[in-house]
Amino acid sequence: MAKMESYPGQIEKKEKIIKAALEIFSRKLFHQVAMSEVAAASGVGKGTLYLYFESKEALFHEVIKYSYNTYYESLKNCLEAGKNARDKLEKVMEMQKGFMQSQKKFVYLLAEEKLISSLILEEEAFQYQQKIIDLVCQVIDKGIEDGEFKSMDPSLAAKIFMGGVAALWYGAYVYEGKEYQEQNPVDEIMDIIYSGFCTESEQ
Amino acid sequence: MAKMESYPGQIEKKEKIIKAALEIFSRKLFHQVAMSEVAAASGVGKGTLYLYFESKEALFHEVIKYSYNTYYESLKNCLEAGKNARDKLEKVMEMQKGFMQSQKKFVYLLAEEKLISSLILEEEAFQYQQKIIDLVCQVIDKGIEDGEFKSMDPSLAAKIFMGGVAALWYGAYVYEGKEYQEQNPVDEIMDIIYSGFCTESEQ
Amino acid sequence: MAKMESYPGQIEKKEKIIKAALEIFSRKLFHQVAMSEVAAASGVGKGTLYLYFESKEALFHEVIKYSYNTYYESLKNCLEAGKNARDKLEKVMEMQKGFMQSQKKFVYLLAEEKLISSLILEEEAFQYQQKIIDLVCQVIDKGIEDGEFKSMDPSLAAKIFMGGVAALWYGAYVYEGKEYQEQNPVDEIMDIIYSGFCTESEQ
Amino acid sequence: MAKMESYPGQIEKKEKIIKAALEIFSRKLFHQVAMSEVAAASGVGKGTLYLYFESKEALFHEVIKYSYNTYYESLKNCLEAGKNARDKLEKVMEMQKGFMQSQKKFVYLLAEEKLISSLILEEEAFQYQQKIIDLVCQVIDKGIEDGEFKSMDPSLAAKIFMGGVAALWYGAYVYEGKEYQEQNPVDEIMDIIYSGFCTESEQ
DNA sequence: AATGAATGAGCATTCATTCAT
DNA sequence: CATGAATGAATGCTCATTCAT
Repeated sequence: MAKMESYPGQIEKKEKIIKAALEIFSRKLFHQVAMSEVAAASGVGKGTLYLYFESKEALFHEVIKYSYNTYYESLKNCLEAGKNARDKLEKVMEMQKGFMQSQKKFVYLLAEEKLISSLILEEEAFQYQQKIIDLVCQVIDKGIEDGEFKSMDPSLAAKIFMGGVAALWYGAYVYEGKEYQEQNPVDEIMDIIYSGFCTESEQ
Repeated sequence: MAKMESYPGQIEKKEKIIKAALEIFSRKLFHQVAMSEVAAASGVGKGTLYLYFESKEALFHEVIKYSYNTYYESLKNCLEAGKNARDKLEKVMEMQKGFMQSQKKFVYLLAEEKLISSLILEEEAFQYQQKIIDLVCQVIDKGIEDGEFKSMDPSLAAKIFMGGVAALWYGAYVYEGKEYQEQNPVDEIMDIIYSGFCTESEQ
Repeated sequence: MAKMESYPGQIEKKEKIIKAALEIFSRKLFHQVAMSEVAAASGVGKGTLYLYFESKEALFHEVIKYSYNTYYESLKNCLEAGKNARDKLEKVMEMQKGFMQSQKKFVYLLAEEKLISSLILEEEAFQYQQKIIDLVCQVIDKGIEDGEFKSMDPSLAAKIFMGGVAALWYGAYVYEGKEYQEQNPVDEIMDIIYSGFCTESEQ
Repeated sequence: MAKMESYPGQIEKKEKIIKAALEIFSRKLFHQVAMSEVAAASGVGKGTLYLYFESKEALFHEVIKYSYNTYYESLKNCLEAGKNARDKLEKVMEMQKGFMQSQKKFVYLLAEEKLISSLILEEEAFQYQQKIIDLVCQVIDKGIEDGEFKSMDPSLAAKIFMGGVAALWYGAYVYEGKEYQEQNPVDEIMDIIYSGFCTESEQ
């Protein structure tokens, strides 16, 4: 850990490797990715990988971390940019739509990562997810405080929101090209989430 | 020629294998599972596996199919049992809560399956997902017709609902034991989905 | 050995298996032939093979024996049919030409058999070869006695004759269809063997 | 991509492997040889084999090629060394006698190679054989031109000669130690081939 | 006697990791 | 620091053989 601290200019090499690895890990399962492939794609020798990462699993671990951070930053930007709670959530939806198209890799990684509990310390994965939910949670909380949202468990709402949205773009990804996805209009989705399923009269 | 005939009267053995495999594939990644392990867990010889399944991938494929069917049946039962649309959806939520606890394996499988598009014909995977969404979609459609739900795109709503719900139990699974999950009270969740995020006054 | 003596009507089954096996062993290497394949081709169950033959190697052994005998009989017929020594040898050549076309399998078997010294007792293989050479040897010996052939080591001559002839049809087989083989005119070949390479004047 | 580059300066290792493999392939059938055995005999790791050869079949293929080349060179040397046609052929006979004793492996390989048409491109095998026959053919042709040999089809004569000779040493090998082989006196054999079977008076 | 479902030993091949250069 | 040749553990799959029916 403390070993490979930070020769300037070495950080870039490490990042170069991570980026190349991300690209590859995103298209294949962990066990289908060969270290030699990562080395080739990074433009370094196979042995070099082991100067920067203790093992294949460690490399994968760092790729996950990197992806989470990237995602987290995007999310934060969205939430900061929005004028009010609803606007913030809408921006998140838009972001994910784009994210899924440009960074589909991430989707894969997240899905697989969930499976590799022996690779990435569960604790850590938990914290990443938690951080993401927390961010949304705060926004919702604020929305409630401001009277924009009704009173509800903000954590629950955050999960439902993120899950619902994820389902839309996840599906859109998986069956990529097969159909619609454009027909997932943010307005309509937002309306469903915002005012719920019930008829107004029933409220 | 007709090598993989599925010996008559041996269906139980085939199912026995599938069930043992499900158990194992759910705890590890595809490539971490050894056929010898599946054989041992099934109580059959290694060679026997190949009497019933052409290859490891074929076995995995059948496990997925089996899981989808199991899930599909559960879902259908829930939706048939419910008195009205809202009740049906609530039953689905309850079911998933239980499903996630008894059949967590399925969660894993689905996640991985998405990644192994070369293993399970994409087309087929698409159809399974579609069938599930369709089932929920029909219920929501009926709900709209009956004036129970407001007018909205039922397919969109179905995806949001399933995604939101999935996020809840998915999370609950992944961080298993770590916390709450009991704190995901169906009532509260249903309320959020049912009447949305917004304050009533805003409607 | 003495175990499976001879139920009438069982001999045919044994022979049926040997013939089917011959056909298959002739087209593939020993290890590429599956017992199940032999069983299917023989029209018997896999287990049945083991009632008649102790093992795959034993079966192969018997196939070799059968082939040698078939060949030996053909050879004997030729040699008996010929009017004089030269005529007898010519008949052998004709026979082999035909043999090679109809029974190419035998060629394969002989070649492989040489390699499987652990399968067929060397001693036995030696005796088969010896019997064949002896047959030719006797004819040559008689030819010498009758003044038809010059005085020479009949065994040596037999080997040269059989080898030379074998080379012709062996090649013809291996490159089958690729070229000539018809251009191997018995007359011409016989002339070379009969009067040798040298110019007459040199004699 | 260019995976099988044949590392520079590693040609010796490649040859070392080929030689060890030759030794082993000569004593057993292709399918009885384990790659681990070849590795052990070569003094390299199992994985290393695959750095130099794409597969077991590819290795076998190269062993055959190597053997043919070795044989071909020996043959060429004999033919170049002889003073005249007859002398050249005698030298070939001597060579094969020795070859068979020191390189008996080759015999095995050739026999098996004929059987594995799927392993070594038939076309290639054909060319090797052809090259060998051609070499002898040329010598015979020259012998005819020079009036040393009578007028005859040189290709036919070459095949008969090579076949006859092969039969002598082939047999000698197979029943190795069992008897004679010394009794195959070059002079006597040559006499038979040279002046043929017939009595001089008959000419 | 005849069968064929079940078995497990056996083997080719891959790939993460090391270490000599 | 960087490399990539060498390694051997690990695993999917085949097939001769057995044995319960």
